Amino acid sequence: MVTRSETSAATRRALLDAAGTLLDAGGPKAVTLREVGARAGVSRSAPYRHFEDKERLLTAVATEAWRGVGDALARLGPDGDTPPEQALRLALLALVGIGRSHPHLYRLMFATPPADPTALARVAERAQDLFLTVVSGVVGPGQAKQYGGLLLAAAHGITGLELSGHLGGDKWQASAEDLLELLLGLLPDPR
Amino acid sequence: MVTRSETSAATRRALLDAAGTLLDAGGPKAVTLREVGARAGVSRSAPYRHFEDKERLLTAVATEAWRGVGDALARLGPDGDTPPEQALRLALLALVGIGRSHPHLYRLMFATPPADPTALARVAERAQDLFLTVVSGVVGPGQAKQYGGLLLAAAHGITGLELSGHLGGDKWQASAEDLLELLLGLLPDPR
DNA sequence: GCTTTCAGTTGACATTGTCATCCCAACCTA
DNA sequence: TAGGTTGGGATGACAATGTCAACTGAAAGC
Repeated sequence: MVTRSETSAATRRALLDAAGTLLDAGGPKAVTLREVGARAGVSRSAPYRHFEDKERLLTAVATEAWRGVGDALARLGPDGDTPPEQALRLALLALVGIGRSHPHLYRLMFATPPADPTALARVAERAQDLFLTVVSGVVGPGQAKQYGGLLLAAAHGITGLELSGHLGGDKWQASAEDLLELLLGLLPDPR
Repeated sequence: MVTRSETSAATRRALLDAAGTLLDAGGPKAVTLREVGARAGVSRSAPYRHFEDKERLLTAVATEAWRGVGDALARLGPDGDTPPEQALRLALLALVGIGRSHPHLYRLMFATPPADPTALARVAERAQDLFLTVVSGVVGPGQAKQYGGLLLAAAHGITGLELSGHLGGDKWQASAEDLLELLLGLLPDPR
C-alpha cells in the first residue's frame, strides 16, 4: 500500500527535479510554478504544500547543489591518493565545471546569502570546510584560511566572468584554466 | 520653445534615472515598467518608445554604469601622479566599492554578455582596456594581459562572495581588502 | 495650411505568484 | 471497525506585470 508520507516525499522529489530541469534548460524565467507542477504531475499550487513559496523552492534546489559540491569535495579529501596540489586544482576546476554545465544553477547557488541557520547555510558551510582542508594540504594549515578565501574568490570570479562573457574575445588571452594555473603558481610553500 | 527631440531626450533620461533608482532601492523585482514610468512622469508603456523592452532598458542602465567605471579608471591612468601599485589597488577597490554601494547594479553589470557590438560591449571594453593599462604599470606590459584577467577575476569573485554573504562569518577570516592585499603581494615584478 | 511623424496614453490580454476554499483518501482513536 | 481528523492536492479567483494594438495631439516638414 502507498502511505501518505511516501507519496508526499515522492512529490517533493519530483518538484525539486522539475524545478532543477526547468532552471537548467531555460533559466530562472522558465521556472514557473505551473510548469513545475505540471512536470511533477501535480497542479499549480501543489508546491505550496512542500515549500513556503517559489523562492524557498529555488533555495531547496540550490541546497541540493551545494550538497553535491560537498560530496565531490569529500572525494578529493586528504585521505584520497590524489596529491594535494592536484586535489586543489581539481576542486577549483570543479567549480568552473559546474558553472559551465549548469550556468543557471551556478548563479542560483551564489545568489542568496547562506548566512542564517538554514539548510542551505549548513550544506554550503560543509562544502567550504572541505575545500579548506584541500587548500590546507597545499599551503599548510596556518595559511589555509586566507589563501582559501582568495582561491575560492578567484575561481568564483573566473567562473562568473566566463559565464557573463567577459572572458571572451582576445582581451585577456587566457582561459579559465590558464588563470587558475597562473594563480596556483603564485601560491607559497607550506610554512 | 520645446522641441520634440528635447523632451524625448529628457524623458529617456528620466526613465533611466528612475530605473536606476528603483533598482538600487529594491532590486530587480522593484523595477516595474509602471513604476518607472510613474517616476519619470509618463505612463506605463511610454518606455517602449525609447527601449525595445524592459530588458533593453536595464541593459542601458548597465551601460551607463560601465561608462562610469571607465571614467573612474581613466582618472587612475598612468598620466596621473598615483604610483602604479596604488592605482591598481584603487582600481580593484573601486570594483568592490560599487558592489557594496550598489549591489543590484553591480550584479546587473555582470549579468549579461557584452559580447556583441552593442553600446554595452563598447563601454565595457573601454573600461577593461583602461584597467589593462593600470595593471601594465605594475607587472609590465608583457604580463599585463594574463595578470589582468586574474586580478579582475579575483576582485570580481571577492565582490561576488561578499555580496552573497559567503565571505561572512569567521570562515575565511579575511575581508575583501585583506584578500586583495594578499593577491597584490603575490604579483611578480615587471619583466 | 496641410500632411506626416512620433512621443505618449489608454484599453486589453496573457502570464504568473499567491491565497481561500473545497475535496478526498490516508490516518488515528475509541 | 466506524467515525472523526489530518494533510496533500485541485480549483477558482485576484492582483501585479510585461506587452501590444489602437488612438491622440502636437511638433516637424512640405
